[in-house]
Amino acid sequence: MTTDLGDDPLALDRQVCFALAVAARSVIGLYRPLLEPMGLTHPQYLVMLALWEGEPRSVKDLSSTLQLESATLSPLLKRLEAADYITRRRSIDDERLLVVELTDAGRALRAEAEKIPYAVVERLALPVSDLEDLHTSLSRVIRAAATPATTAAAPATTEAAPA
Amino acid sequence: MTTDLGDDPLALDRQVCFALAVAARSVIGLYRPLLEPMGLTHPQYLVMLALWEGEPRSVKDLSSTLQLESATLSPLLKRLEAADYITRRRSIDDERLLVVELTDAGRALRAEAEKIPYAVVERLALPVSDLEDLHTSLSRVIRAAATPATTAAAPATTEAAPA
DNA sequence: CATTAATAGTTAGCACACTAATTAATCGCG
DNA sequence: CGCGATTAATTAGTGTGCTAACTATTAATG
Repeated sequence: MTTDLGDDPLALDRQVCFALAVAARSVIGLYRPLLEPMGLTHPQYLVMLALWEGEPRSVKDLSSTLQLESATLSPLLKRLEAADYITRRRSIDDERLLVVELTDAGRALRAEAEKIPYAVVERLALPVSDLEDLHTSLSRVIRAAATPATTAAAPATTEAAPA
Repeated sequence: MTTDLGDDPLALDRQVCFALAVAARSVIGLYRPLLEPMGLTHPQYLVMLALWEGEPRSVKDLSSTLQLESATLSPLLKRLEAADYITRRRSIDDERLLVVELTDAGRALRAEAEKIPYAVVERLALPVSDLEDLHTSLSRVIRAAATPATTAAAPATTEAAPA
C-alpha cells in the first residue's frame, strides 16, 4: 500500500521539504552580499544568467526557462529595466510578446558576475563532487515533481507498475 | 587557486542555487493542494510540525528550529492564532518571551497531517532511497552554509589544508 | 469575414522572507 | 541599587512568488 516512513512521519528533521526550504534560503543567502554590490537580488541574477545565455528572450521564454510565473517576472523585469540592465519592448512580429534585451551595462555586468560561482563554491568549502551529487538529486526531484500526477489509486510504493 | 568550474561557470543549468530554488518551489507546490483543505500554507505547516514535536515553544525557539527570522514568524503566528490553531501569550518567568501553544483544534489537526508525507512521497513516485540521498546532500550544504566564512585568502579548492 | 478560442502580459491581493529600526524586559556589574 | 548592555518581539519597507481576474493581440472556425 504505502511506503514505510518510520515511526514518526511528521518528524521535522526528516522532512525533505524542510531541508529543501532551509537549504535554498541558506545558499541564496550566501549570494546576497556578493550580488548586493551589483544591485541584484538572486532571482534577478537568475534572469541575467538566462539573458547572458541568449538574447533577446520573451517573458514567456524566461518564464519556462526559470520556472517562474510571468506574474512574478513582470515587476522583476521592470526593476531590472529601472536599473538599466535590460530593455523591454513589444515584438513587431507579434505584439503579444514582450522582448527583453540586455543594455550595454547589462552585458558588461557579466564580467563581474563570473567571479560569483567561484566565490560561492569557495565559501561553502565543499568538495565539488558533493555539489554535483546534490545537483543530480535535485534534478531528479524537479523532474518527478513536474511529472503529471497519476490519478490512479492502484500503483503504489516507489515504482509505477502496470496492472 | 580556484576550483575549475568548467568552460561556462555561469551556465544556468549547472547552478546549484537555481536547482535548489526550483526544487524547493516545485516540492512545496505539491503540498499546496494537500494543505489547502486544512487552511495551512507550507511555512505554517512547518511551524505546526515543530509544535507537534514539543510545546510550548517561544518565538525564539521556533526561529532557531525553523531557521526563520522572528520578523517572519511574527505575522505568521498571528495568522495561526486567528485560525485557532495556536495561542500566544507572554511568559510569566520572562516577559520578553512569547509562548506559543497548540489549541485543541491545533492538536487535532495532527491526525489529518499524518497523511501528508505519504501523499507527497507517493506523488513524487521516487524511490525512498533517492529522497534519503537528497536529504543527506541537503543537510551537508546546510551545515556548510552555516559554517562561518573563513576570512583567509589562503586555503582553497575543496578542502581546507593547513599551511 | 465575423466570432470565438487561445495566448502573452499585467494587475491586484495574499503570504512569506529579509534587513533595519523600535520597544520592552532582563541581565550584569560596579 | 542602578544603569548600560543584551535579548526577544514587533513594525516598517522591499522584493519575491503564488492565484485569479483582466486586457490586448493573434489564431481558429464556421
